[in-house]
Amino acid sequence: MRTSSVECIILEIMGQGSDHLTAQEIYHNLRSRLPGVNYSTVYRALERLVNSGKLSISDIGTGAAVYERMDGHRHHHLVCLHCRQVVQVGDDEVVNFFDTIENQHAYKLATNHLILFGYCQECQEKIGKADLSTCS
Amino acid sequence: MRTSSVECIILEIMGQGSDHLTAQEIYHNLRSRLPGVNYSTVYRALERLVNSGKLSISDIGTGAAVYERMDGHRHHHLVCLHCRQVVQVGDDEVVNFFDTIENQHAYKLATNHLILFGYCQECQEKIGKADLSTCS
DNA sequence: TTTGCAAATGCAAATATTTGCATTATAATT
DNA sequence: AATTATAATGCAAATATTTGCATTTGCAAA
Repeated sequence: MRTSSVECIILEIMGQGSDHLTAQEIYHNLRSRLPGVNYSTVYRALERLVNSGKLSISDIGTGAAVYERMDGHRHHHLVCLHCRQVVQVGDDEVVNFFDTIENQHAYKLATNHLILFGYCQECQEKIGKADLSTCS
Repeated sequence: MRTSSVECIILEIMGQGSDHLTAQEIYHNLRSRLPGVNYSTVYRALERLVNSGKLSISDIGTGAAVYERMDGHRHHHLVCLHCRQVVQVGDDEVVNFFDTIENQHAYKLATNHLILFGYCQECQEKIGKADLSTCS
């Protein structure tokens, strides 16, 4: 691994977390500073950043994957399949579960950004429980 | 919703669970029975089957998403980022966590097939803990 | 400073997935 | 049985993502 200019600028662009950006958004932003940069270079830099834990990647059901800066405070999300609203879940609600899985399976988990799909309270009431379908 | 021949045949193809098939594998299998069927028809039928809980869809990091038949016994997976081995996790190890999240956030979860990435015991020893990176 | 390896990049093509729109067909209603 | 509304399908194009291969470049060793 070597210092990659693309990686560095991506991290600057993504700031200190909280924003979900698509590869395309990152690409366009990047090109204003590094005009000639190639799409596959961006995807590969993103992959390295995800693998080293500096970014998370998630499919929140919007067609394109979204990336987010990891700032040390792991967090997770609930995504409503009906209204598409995204809610944050603190790591404290997840850490015990992860610990149990790690112990039970002698695994070291790397997932740092869990996405759970479901229905928020409002939408449950709106559509009636009969219609609530399950999903991956 | 109406009985779709494509959906029915897909369910037959996928049997009673346990196999992870890509859209492409399903598509090729399907074409031997329904020669003219279109790729986007397959994707849309798969989407409906996932939404109605008959299939699960997961990205286990192999480039293409994989689908699996849901047979009533929810289960989940651990995927080793190093050797790519996939381990099954019973729903009993997950159900408490899901319940807590549902209560805490007044949510009705629909996710029925959780994928957690990490490192299996063998690979942890093989590569040494220093190199273990985190990932989405 | 030069040399050489491996990582990063660019480019083009392959692959994967989604979407808009026109057409077809199923099932309920008349 | 004919009519109708709407779900399912086909088709083509747009979009998203990955990959192979050639080239460039940063970093470390000589």
